[in-house]
Amino acid sequence: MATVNRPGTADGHACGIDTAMEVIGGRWKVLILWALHEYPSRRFGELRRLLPGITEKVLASHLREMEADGVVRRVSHDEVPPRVEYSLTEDGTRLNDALEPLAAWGRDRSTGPRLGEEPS
Amino acid sequence: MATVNRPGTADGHACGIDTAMEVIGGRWKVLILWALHEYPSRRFGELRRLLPGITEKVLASHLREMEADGVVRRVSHDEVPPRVEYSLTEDGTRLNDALEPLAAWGRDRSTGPRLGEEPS
DNA sequence: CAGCATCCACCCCGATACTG
DNA sequence: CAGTATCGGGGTGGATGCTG
Repeated sequence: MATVNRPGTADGHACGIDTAMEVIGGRWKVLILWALHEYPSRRFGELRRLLPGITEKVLASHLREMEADGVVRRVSHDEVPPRVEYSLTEDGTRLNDALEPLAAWGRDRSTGPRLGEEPS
Repeated sequence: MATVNRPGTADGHACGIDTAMEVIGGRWKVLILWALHEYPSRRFGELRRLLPGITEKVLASHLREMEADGVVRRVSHDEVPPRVEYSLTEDGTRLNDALEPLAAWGRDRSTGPRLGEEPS
């Protein structure tokens, strides 16, 4: 958050990429996005289970940041035991969609070998 | 590099996003990509000038990693004084293209305010 | 159940100086 | 010009334990 010293290109147009990179710049954020897209409205514990290896601290802090960034919505039903549901906002959904070509690129490179890329 | 312990979703489909994230996961990599796209075939010093704030060490290491990842091509003409030219590979160009929707998302959020995102 | 508090290790990045 | 060598700081994320 807090728009720290972002790098920029010489001609000043930072092209919006870095804005996006800040929002998804976290070890697990794209996975959280993805999880919330495929399994909408997830509870904390469910997300934790969906993302093997993540710790509660990190999951919590990432969720808070993503909420602050307006890509995740947090709904707390106050009951006992407590229940909180997380889902994507419209903006978060759009972000996730914008991630798809990147995912496709990644899939490509995993499955298909490089196509005549290596030089002599 | 070297495919360290990547996180994954519970159902195992890591959706390729993380593959891409590893390649662009560096403070300046997307900017390098962008610079090489707009100003193809750049020399080391030119790139440094194009990216105000980057240090030689970081530029060099990022360039080496991106070359190893097959997104940047390095051509060394051996003359004196030395001359080296960097450009995008096909894969790098595709990666850059795949980044465009993300850039658009970022631009959107900068210009337009949030559109009815905030809940009650 | 849904977190927070604390401590810490690691790694990335930046600054500076030097080399072929 | 095009890098490499070395050192150091900062921030992220991981482990563990506790709370409403």
